[in-house]
Amino acid sequence: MDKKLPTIKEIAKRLNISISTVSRALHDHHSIGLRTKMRVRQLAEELNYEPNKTAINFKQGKTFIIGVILPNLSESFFSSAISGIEDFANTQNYNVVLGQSHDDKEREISIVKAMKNQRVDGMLVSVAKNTTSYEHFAMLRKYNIPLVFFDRIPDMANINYVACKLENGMQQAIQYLVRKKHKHIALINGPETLVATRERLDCYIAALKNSNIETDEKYIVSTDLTAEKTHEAMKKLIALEQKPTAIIAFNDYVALDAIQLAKKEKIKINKEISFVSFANLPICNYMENPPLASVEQFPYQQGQKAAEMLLKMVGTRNSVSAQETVAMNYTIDSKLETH
Amino acid sequence: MDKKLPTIKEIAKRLNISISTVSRALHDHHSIGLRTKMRVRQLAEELNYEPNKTAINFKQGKTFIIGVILPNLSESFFSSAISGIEDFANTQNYNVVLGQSHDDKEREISIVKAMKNQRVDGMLVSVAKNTTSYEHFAMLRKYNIPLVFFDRIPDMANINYVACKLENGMQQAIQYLVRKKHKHIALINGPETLVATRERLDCYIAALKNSNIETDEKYIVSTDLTAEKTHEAMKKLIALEQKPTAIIAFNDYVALDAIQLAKKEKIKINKEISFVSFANLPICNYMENPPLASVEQFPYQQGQKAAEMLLKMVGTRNSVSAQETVAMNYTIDSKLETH
DNA sequence: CTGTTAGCGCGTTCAA
DNA sequence: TTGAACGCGCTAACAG
Repeated sequence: MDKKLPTIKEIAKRLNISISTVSRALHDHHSIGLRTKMRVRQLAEELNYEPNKTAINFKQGKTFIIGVILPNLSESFFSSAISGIEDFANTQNYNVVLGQSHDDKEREISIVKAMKNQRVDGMLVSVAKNTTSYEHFAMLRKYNIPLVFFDRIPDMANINYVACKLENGMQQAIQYLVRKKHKHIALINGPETLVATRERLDCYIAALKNSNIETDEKYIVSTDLTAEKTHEAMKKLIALEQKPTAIIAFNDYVALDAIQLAKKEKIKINKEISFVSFANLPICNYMENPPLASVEQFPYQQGQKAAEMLLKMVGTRNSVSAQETVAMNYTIDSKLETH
Repeated sequence: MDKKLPTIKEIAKRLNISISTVSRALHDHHSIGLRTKMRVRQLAEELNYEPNKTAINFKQGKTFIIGVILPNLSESFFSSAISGIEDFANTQNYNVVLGQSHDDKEREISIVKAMKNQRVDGMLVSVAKNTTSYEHFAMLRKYNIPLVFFDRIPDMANINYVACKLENGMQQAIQYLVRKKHKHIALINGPETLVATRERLDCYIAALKNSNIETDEKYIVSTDLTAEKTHEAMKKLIALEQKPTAIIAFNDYVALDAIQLAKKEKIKINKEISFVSFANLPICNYMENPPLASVEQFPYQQGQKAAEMLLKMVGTRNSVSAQETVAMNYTIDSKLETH
């Protein structure tokens, strides 16, 4: 049975000095004599003293925990993102607790509430794909809990977010395809609730225009990201009299599902129809017929940046400036990477 | 600017009763009059009172945080495992903080120390593949921090762990192959530092014996799990005059790397050489030539069970019984699943 | 049934 | 340069 962990009180008693002296010595306070400072530090070392985190949290009214809510850890995009978040948070002595919404709005709401009650110092969110109202996030303002969105950004005014701008990547993708003589380039887009969906559409249209290709409505289909709906979308495309010769998919999973269906229909992948997508899954290396190229969105960096932004807000949480700050955002440029 | 969050003190003042009465009312203490209880609860509701977690943590000397250390979130096995851990932990109002060792022993050590200083209430660990000494774990006993290992179990005495027994799965795998008339079944095993490696070897030998096949040393090769070494191991196998007709790989990643090399060597996958592996990656669905079958190891369940075991220990941390408890372990049976 | 009190470990006044 | 004392929010032991 081991004794309790040492406290500053313990150290004070042994050294016959006051508790506050010990506290100050450990904090390198300027008004402490070198001699006492050394004595304190040495004893602390010997006893393996470690400040009691819970006491400090309590005293400071902070938990040093940030909550991260994202759809699904099993998507490698998000597991990279959370690595970035944690790596940055740890450098600032913050911990991260995770909540997976599994793309379910109700779950997302209850996670937000639970985290609020946990008194997390801030939250980082990538919204569920079917979340369309945002009161649960708006509520956090009342509690003065800083909030930064990343990647999956809701359509709310006045929010802080980090995202990856698709413009570059999409331009590069279209140019890449055009260089390969493709003229009929389709888009399998995501659910309308996501900002990412509108962004893809806008960039797609802009990029086509840029290459002097006319946009054709029938080459634009969409999926809710389930394999089923993706298959349906794909069927629409291959039913066209003039099939597309290239397809840009909302992300790699959509691309894989689309490819799966195409194969079933005996279409030669990247011969009859070429694929380009977003995200760059590592598994593509192992595939027979991966998309030709993918637009990299730098999840790790997004995570890092989002954590940085959030912790900056946490730091100034109670100052006036925090209240007056306008919404911040940071965007990273995407980039096409061929396989 | 919003006011401070309400406290029980605030409620007490407004109701002109004592703080402890409020506390008890909120905790449904039996000795509180129904009337006061109702009044308290209603006001608490109105004020949106939420107990201050940091104060409770402090008071109880607990953080309600468990630390989870695992090699890599990007392996789907571990992301499933952590989902299981979190789901269980959350039901008990515990939070989870994550540390990725990236299979690096030094990182693992520093994470353990950081978590110890964070005063986590317990730790769940899946050890890094090159960790061969275990002082950093042994140390936790001194601090009375409960520890449960899962999946990647170190070779230490007297530990608590959850693992998946491979016996069944391996038997099923060999039988499956034997039914398909395979006689030359090779094993690409993992690094010797892992208990899992020895277990696979033992089960492999036992299962072969069971099917009246003689073990042949030259069919047993190993890799450190990098693609490179796996390729080397694979080369050894296909250089044999009597090539194996079936290969059991340490896990799916090893299988994929082995398959990759085999393809490069123009070997027809699952024709000339059939593959069976462990883990059951979801991506196998998208592959042209996935392993024929995989031994499922139930990561989610392992995670859940490990969390359950840990929290049981946390609960009895300071009681005598906890000190006397012998090492616990729990094993789940693996199961072969064909693709 | 309810109130009073003490104290968890620490940082931070205010005094000396 | 140091110490004494207080309080953060909550629980629990003790006292009515």
